[in-house]
Amino acid sequence: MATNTTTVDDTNNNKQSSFVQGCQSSIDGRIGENSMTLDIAVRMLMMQFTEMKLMLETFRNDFNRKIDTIKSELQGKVSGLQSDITTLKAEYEGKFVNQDATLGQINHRVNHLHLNIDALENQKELIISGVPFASDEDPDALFATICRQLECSGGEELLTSTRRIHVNRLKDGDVSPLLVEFALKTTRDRFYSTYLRRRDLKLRHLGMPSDRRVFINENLNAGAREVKKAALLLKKVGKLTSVFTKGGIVHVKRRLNICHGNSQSLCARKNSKLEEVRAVLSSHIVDIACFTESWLTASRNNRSIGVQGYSVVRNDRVYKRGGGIAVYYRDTMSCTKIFNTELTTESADKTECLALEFRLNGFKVLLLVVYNPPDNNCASFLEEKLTSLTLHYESVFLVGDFNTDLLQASNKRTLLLSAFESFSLVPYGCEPTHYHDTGCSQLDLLVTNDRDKILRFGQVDFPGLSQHDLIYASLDFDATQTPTVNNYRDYVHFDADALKTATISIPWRNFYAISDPNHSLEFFTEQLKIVHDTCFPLRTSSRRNASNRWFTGDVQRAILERDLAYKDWRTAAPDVKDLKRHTYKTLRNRANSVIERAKKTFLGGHLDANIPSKLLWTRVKNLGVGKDKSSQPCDHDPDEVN
DNA sequence: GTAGGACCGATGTCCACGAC
DNA sequence: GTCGTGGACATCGGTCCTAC
Repeated sequence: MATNTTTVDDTNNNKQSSFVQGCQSSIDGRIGENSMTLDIAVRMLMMQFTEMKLMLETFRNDFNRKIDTIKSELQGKVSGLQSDITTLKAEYEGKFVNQDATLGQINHRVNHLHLNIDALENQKELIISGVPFASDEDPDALFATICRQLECSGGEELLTSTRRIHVNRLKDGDVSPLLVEFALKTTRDRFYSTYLRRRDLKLRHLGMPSDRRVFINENLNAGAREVKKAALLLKKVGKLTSVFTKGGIVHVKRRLNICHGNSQSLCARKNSKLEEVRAVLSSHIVDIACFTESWLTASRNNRSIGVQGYSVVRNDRVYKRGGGIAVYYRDTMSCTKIFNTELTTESADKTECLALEFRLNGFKVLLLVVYNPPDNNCASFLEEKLTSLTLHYESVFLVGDFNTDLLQASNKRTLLLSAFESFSLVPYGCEPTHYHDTGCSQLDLLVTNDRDKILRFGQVDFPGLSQHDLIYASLDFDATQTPTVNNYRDYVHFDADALKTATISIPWRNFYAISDPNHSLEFFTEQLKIVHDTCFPLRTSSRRNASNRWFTGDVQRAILERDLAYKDWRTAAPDVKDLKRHTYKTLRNRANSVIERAKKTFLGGHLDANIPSKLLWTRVKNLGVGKDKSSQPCDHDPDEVN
């Protein structure tokens, strides 16, 4: 098929053929006209070819130059496009995250409203469980009997109906719940609170030959039922102390969990140790985590050692390296620092102590975190401090590394136990807490004067932290926490036009028409409040845990292998102890290098120089680098602002 | 005495900046 | 645009220090 397309080669060939044809005709003409010799003709031809060669080379160079120019232009355009794509990707990544968050909030509100509506529908009902079905039963009479047993006013006044929920498939003896519908919510509440006060309703009270209990509960909606079911499972495994419902909402109570570990430098291995601590705190229910030998210095601010959801209070050693105490506690808890040892050159190598007051269930509880350096006797220090501090507290707890082996008789041990005894303090546990290649010792202690409050005590190895075991205890204090919700108004992203329109829409004519200045002020503030609420609505943000994206599967596997090897070493028979220790150390070093590599890989991508600078700096700030905004003092006088 | 971690100095690399 | 310079920073190896 004929085409109009002319390629570079075609053009080249055409030029060459016309040029050769021209030369040929010229030579033929000259031979014919002037009878020139063959020699001259050949020489002329050579000259013509040389010229042609030069022209071809020039042409080739031009051609290559053009190709290079086009190539570099294309490369520039491709780089520009790549950069645009990266920017767009980063921009939309942020937008999608925002949209997801907004959508999540809306879903949450819708679900919440849905549950509230359900709860409203059920608020006049109660469920009676544990009563066997009888084909000839009269549910209303049954309820009247229950009312009499609970010494409530006549059932007839209270309810509108009583019925079995699953009546169709029931046969005699089946235990099926009864649904009681009351006329008024207040009457239901009165009946229910009477039941809760007694809680001793049995089948025998209803004229049945059994001592099995009869339970009365609120009629929950499907969502609340699921929540209650899950909560009861947690109660069964000991993670919750009680589960109850009030107004259709499931409430739970949980014990307070506290732990202590000797960290031997909390930020060692370029913060990898701290990351392991963070991972443990986020995956376990720990309310107060105490660490001795934190080795922290003033160069580390609280933000760089922070853990999501926790506040930290610390007592760094300043006169030399080592030592130090750091306590992480849930930021929903109320904590006051009562005392801390001044770690100066004068107090070098003396006992370090941090005393904190927690308000738990209305009680003031004293927690003393102690680090006693080796070769120091802390008994006299503790006696002095406990004398001045314990008077104001009913419950006192001491945790820490006392560097006094309770498993080995010594003068130091006798003095320490004597000091404890004089304050009715009892140390918990009898297992070694520190393992080394030549043996083990019980150095880390939990001591209290309120034994009844300790529901559970134990210890667990934590090779990622140190060769000290982590000791922990569940205390009989309610540590139930409400989810942290932050309310805020967005004064940065707002619709300026809407603000202008809303301000203009204020009926200023009415304002000027008011003669009383007090009424004018009231009108003015009221209108401003409306504009404020409309243009800067109150938003809610739930805090989310920042995911630790370098904590990959490989890292977790390496840590798991290390931990298993550590357990192996600890429980190994004497003849293979050295071998097991060597294996553990190899796996420990491997875990460290895997962590380091994973961090490098993650941070390499996370802080790529090609990402937009705004996103880059946000990520840098999220890593805890830079000034802590919250700690910056406000120079403005509040009166002046008002 | 040993293990583990901090500290310190030497060295190399990268990058911003200015001169040409 | 290229080159030189200086500062900041990372890395490495040795040493010191602390805890046990």
